[in-house]
Amino acid sequence: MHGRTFTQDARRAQIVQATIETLAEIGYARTSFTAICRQANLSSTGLISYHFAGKPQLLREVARTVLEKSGTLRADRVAQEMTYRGKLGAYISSHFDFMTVFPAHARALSEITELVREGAAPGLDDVARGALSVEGLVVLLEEGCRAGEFRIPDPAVLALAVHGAIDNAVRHHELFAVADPDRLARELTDIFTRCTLSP
Amino acid sequence: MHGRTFTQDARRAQIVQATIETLAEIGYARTSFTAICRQANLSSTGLISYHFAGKPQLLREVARTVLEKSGTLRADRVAQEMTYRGKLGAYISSHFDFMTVFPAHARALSEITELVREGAAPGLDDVARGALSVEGLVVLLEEGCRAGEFRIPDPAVLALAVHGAIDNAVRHHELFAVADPDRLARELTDIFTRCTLSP
Amino acid sequence: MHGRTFTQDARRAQIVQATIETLAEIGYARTSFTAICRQANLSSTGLISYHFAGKPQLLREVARTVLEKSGTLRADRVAQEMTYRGKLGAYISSHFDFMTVFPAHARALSEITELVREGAAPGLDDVARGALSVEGLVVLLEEGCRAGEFRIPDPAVLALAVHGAIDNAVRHHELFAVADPDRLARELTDIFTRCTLSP
Amino acid sequence: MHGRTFTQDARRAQIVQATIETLAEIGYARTSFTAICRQANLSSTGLISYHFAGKPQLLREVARTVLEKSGTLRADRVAQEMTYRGKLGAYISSHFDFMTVFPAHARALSEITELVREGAAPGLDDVARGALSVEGLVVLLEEGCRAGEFRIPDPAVLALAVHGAIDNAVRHHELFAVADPDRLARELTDIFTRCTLSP
DNA sequence: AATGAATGAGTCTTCATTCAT
DNA sequence: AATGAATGAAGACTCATTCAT
Repeated sequence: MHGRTFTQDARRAQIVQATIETLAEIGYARTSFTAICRQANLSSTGLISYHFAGKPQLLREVARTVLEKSGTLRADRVAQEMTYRGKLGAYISSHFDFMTVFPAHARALSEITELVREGAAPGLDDVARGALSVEGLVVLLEEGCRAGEFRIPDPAVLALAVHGAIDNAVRHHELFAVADPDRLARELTDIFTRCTLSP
Repeated sequence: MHGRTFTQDARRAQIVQATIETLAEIGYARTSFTAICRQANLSSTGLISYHFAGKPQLLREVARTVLEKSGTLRADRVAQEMTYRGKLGAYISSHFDFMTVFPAHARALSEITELVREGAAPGLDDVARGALSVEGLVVLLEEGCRAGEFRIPDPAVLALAVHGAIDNAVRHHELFAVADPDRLARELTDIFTRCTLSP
Repeated sequence: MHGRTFTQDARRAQIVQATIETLAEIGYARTSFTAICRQANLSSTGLISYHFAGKPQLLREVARTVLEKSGTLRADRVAQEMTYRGKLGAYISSHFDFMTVFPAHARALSEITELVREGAAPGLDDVARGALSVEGLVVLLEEGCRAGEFRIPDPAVLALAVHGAIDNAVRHHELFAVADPDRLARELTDIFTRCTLSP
Repeated sequence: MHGRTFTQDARRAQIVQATIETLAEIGYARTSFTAICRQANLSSTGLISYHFAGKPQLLREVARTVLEKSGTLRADRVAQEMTYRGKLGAYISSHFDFMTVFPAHARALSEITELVREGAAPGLDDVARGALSVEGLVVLLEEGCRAGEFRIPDPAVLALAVHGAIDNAVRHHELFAVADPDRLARELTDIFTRCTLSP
């Protein structure tokens, strides 16, 4: 399809994984090819340049990988619930799960989100616009409304609020370890469930 | 030796301002002394080193400036309201106002928040930890509870949610210009006001 | 990752050699990476940074190289003599030989000695403290005493004197070319031999 | 004579003094105008440039000052002794006294001696050649011979030896504080007195 | 497919010196 | 006589990228 051999794909995956870990550990500003090599025990930065056309292209792949992983997890969780209130709770808690199960990916996702905002990684826009998007959540809320479970004046704004609240709680949890993730997820769910039912 | 001249203060302010604009425009990772000089039309990066002991110190000053500006605006708005529901609304809308009136400061504040989160800027911790903190908001919510205006199970978590929601909405507005700030502020206020009253 | 290639060793040696020559010609204070590159006909100071972790590490290697070279020469000369008076003479004359055969190394050694004295080169202490030490000479003198060849009140002080005398004579010879090295070596040997025999 | 006012002379002296102290404390390589200003609590490096045509000229003056001070002390001590053996002892001990009484000057003298060797300070040659010279000592030894007190094959070489021995002992004392200066001076005097009497 | 040596632009920072005041 | 702001060259060092092998 893209004309790559099995070996090439494996190497690319290894480099992407190392980049994710490096982003998570030291942040974008210090994530150099050298740092990535150190992380993956690669012997030459030339290897990265050999497999990726440039730093932006590598970051693109990293973004795609991380977003896909988090998206899949979330979709699975949401699909398992039958009610929309249940789906909203699953949507929220899946982020905390992601952070718990794939902490490096979660931190890397934060970094990438920032990069997108800055336009620091040209060519990243299309891939990572998804990272900032709340479209899926909007749809969920709208369907919940149609099903009569929610009553929401403007689903788009609520979606923004929910998503921001989740991100902020996740970050605070990472930084300060204030409470266990489950409790945070439950309380956030409570808060927004209350909103969706009031007149 | 220690006190600063008028001229020095002016130059320092100019450099700080240029740094804020540069951060806003191209993000931290690309904010070099050279970029700052370009922004401020200075002829030599040596000038920055002449006025600031180092990059961390410059960033510290930038953080102080931005945080003070945003904090002052918010405090003023909140103080003008008599009810706690009013204060909550003012708290929320002040962020949108800040973004509207000082867009560069607002974007720079985002950058700095990231830096603090990554620990990438040594010596910034004390100044900018305030950027991540929601303490003021927690106090506001608690007082609102004591005054009988709010009923909130866990003010700390709600504060995290409110703050995250604001940041996310602000960000989206910057990026996608979805709605006018006033409407966003009003709707967010509605959402969280509803939460604070439900049983 | 850790072991060094043949090519690397060659480059490192070339850079070390160029550094020695540069130190000898223009002194430490002016020995910049740029100056070393000029000396070695290298195109970029980045090359030096590529092969050495930093300036202190380069200097360390230079010190090791120079000290080893001078130490080996001296040890060989001293070992060839059977009597302690002969050994003392060999010790003294080996310094003049070193200066004659490896003038750049000899001058560089002076520079490094100074650096150590000033503590200007961090991380050099252990390697180069040997440059200031007269321990070997003290041992030689003590053994000569035990063998009955010398009679010396305080070998440590005499060792300091001998070493200082040598260095000074070497220096003067470099600067003013007062006499041929052999004669200087012979006369110094005479002087100190006389001391070691008086009651 | 040189067309300088009293105030100018005072300032120059202050700067020279501060330079001596700075050289003594941190070595030549780190002795910048900034460092000198810090030492003397001067407010601007411009002041140094105002009073001295350049760094070499400042160093020249420093060298002159230090050499004069050490020379005067030595001459006084030597003149007080009536015998040549006494004069030789005074010559030796005066260096240790200098180090004790004016430690900064003594260390600065070392630095300057190095500079001269490197030719790092253009225009310093004539002044500081005296720092390396042993002419005075040669004369002393020769007169001692003529007076029948000494028997020395080559006074010039012995002078080099004596001077080198002194410098080395002084330096070691500074670094390692091995023995009290008086004892060192006495032992060196013994050593060289013995040389001067043997057949 | 991979290596690793090399490059050169770019990073922050220090420095002696200049100049208007 | 002195100040202090400014300059620009030079400092060590990092980085993504290239290329011969």
